[in-house]
Amino acid sequence: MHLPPLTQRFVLHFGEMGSRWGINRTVGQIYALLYVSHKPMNADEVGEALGFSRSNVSMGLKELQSWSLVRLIHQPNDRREYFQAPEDVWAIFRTLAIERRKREIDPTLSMLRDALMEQPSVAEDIHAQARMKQMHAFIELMTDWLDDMQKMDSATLASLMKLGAKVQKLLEVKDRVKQVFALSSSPPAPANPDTQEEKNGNL
Amino acid sequence: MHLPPLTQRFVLHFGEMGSRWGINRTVGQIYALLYVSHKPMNADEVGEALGFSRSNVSMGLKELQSWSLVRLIHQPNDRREYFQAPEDVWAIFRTLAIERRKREIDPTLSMLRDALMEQPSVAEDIHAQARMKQMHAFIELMTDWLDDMQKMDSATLASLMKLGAKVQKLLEVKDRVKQVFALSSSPPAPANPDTQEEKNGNL
DNA sequence: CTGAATTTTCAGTAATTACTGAAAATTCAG
DNA sequence: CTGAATTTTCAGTAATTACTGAAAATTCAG
Repeated sequence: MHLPPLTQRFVLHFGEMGSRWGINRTVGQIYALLYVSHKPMNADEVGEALGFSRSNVSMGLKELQSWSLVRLIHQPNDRREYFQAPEDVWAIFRTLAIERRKREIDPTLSMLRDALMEQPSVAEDIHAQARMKQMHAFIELMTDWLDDMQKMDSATLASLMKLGAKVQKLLEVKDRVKQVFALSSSPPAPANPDTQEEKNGNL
Repeated sequence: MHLPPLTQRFVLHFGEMGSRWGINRTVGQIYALLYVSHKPMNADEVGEALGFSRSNVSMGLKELQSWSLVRLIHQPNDRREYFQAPEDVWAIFRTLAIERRKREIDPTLSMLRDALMEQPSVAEDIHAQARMKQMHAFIELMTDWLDDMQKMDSATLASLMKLGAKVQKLLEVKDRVKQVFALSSSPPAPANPDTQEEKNGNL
């Protein structure tokens, strides 16, 4: 492996962290290399830079493609396949959220749904089912919310995140406003109907 | 393994998913069993129910304790250690978020911080460092926000999540209100100072 | 303090996962 | 269509991780 010092540190770190993130060393290093690379790389270049066999690189790239974390492109007058990692960190995060959900959450959600439709046959299973119900409700709340967040553009999400815990204040104001309207027998026409379309009973 | 049908399905599923979640089959099954169990269990009961050796159960429980996912308790007149999984799914999620962050995010954040302090020595590293800067900024934004969310109580969080994408509307209203205040030369005294303490320049 | 009950450690082995090199398959310029 | 360039597959092996049983360590009732 002969990489410039900062790149090497980054690559080695991702290799080591790989196991905690559920990918192997090879895949972690390949992704890290492509992430910091200023130009797309082909499999031979990757293998050369990291000291992996050609076949190992091929498998690693295949896995990264299955995660949609690298993109395959072609250079003019070059038959080889080049790979690059998408640049936008927000987009990368979205991709990761979608893929992890598909692999790590959805199967559990569907198992839970199935189990909740059964009729428990013994006392222990009655309690077990109640616990599954709690877990199911929680996961569903989380994933539905994540879906909603995914719909927002990066700038809006960034604003929201920078707002942080202060969003709580906004919630309180909202509830107060709602209460005032509920008390007055004839609420005034809203200035901008856009901000009023929220369905009640949802909070 | 002799478990009631629903419990068995749940336990086997967690065992299989374990590898995707970065834990092994044993640990996944032990946690699942404790999660649905109506009573705390000791190591022998766990091993008996799942067909694992006593030593394997011991290691699995140790790992679950290191994740703070199970709690050790004692029964009166019984020397053996009993284990139970906390009940509140919100609390479980918080625990998981804290632990995963500690293991999977913080080391990367600190590596990035170190790398950003270096002076790149070659052209490639200049670009690599710029990419690391983007990643660092993003991760920091996310973790700071998660910290803020952790401070809120479960009920508030649930409200926020049920609100979903409609929070965007609230943001827009907020910005509009702020603009109005900025335009008027002498803003009226706020009805409730509590909702106005937000520092500007943060959004 | 003693020793039975209980938990943990650890060396050895089983099972799984990662990796390589060679061969097969695919792609595409000519 | 041909064959060189390129990628993928796959059997074999290396490395890692999971698991067991026995022994060591710890705990605590008496």
